Amino acid sequence: MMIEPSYIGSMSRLEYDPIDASHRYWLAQGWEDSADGVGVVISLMRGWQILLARANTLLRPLDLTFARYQVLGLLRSSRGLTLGQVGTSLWVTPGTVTSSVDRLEASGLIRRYPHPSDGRTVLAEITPAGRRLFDKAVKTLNKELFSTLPLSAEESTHLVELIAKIRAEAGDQVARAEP
Amino acid sequence: MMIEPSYIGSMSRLEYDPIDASHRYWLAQGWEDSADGVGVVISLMRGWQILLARANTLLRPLDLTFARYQVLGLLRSSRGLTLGQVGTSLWVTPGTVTSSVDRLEASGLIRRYPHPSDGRTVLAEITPAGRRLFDKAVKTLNKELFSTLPLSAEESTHLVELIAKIRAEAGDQVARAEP
DNA sequence: TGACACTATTTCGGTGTCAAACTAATCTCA
DNA sequence: TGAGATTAGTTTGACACCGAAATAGTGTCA
Repeated sequence: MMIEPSYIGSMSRLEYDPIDASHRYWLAQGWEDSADGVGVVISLMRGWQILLARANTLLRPLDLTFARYQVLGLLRSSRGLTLGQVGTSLWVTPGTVTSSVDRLEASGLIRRYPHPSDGRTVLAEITPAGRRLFDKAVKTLNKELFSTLPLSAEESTHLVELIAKIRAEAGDQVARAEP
Repeated sequence: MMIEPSYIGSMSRLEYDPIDASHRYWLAQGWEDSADGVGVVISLMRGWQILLARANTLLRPLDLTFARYQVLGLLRSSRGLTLGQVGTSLWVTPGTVTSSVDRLEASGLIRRYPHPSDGRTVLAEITPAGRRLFDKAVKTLNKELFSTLPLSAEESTHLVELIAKIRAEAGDQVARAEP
């Protein structure tokens, strides 16, 4: 299951670790208070980049992206949501929701319908085709991505908790770690 | 130093934790092998989104983005790099480098110059204006972002190491944890 | 030495994302 | 009850990014 990592392409493979290099550079500059933070920020960026690239590679044959897969999944497990709820749940702005929903609707995977009592609000629900595609997509991602991360259960939990501290400080509602 | 988190805007604040909700949903579906992975992937996405938004908010007054700040920083601490080296060091594709370099060059912060012996290669170096701006930018980010993460030194190291496992499996060159 | 493979960069088309401006509907309360 | 505030969604403009194709220079080896 070797998937070609984020970007290699024509470029020569990197022979050093940019994250470690930044950390050392920060220390060398006398920025001790910030060196750890730099490492965290770049690590998070790179980790996410790797996982996103892998997800998108796996979803491409299904004509999906991770962003649209997420919208589809949200609607798959609910009976109609407002576009505002979609944006809130996925942490994206209203404009982003509009364009994702536009594309999914154009593909026939979801449909918009008006809110029965509030003329401002637009609801979206998944179509049968969308349900079928999502089920195929989630099966692929489960098999090829989510279940293959090189982290133990304890490590995964720990990683989620560390990031939860950052999220909490930023104002996210964060669930207490499960027992 | 409360910075408005990633996106709240007009939408009501979320009263549940989407990461925890996904994890529970995966378990409820009987996808135990993938539930932890889902949590890790979404956590990484959200953590990065929060930090990127904060960096970009801090850099906006300087007319910089985090992406361009990174290119500038790379050139700040070197005497000329090929565009290929820039892309490799920042894990982005050649086309992305071209457009970042275009913008930075248009702002007078860096300049391109030809490779002395290889006609295919383009080099880039920072200008005095670029050096001044980067120094201002890094001072801001150090003070307002990198040194303010809610993680202890041990937690930061641990987070970096956990993500390093993901990176290593993806083929990244990863430095051994410092002693 | 010349065809062919390889390498570095640019160009192009498509997505996802945000911020800000805009439109339309609903709510509030004086 | 009606003006002004608020809320939901859309539109627009800008950016970062990828993947694939195109361009141009370099290397290789039969």
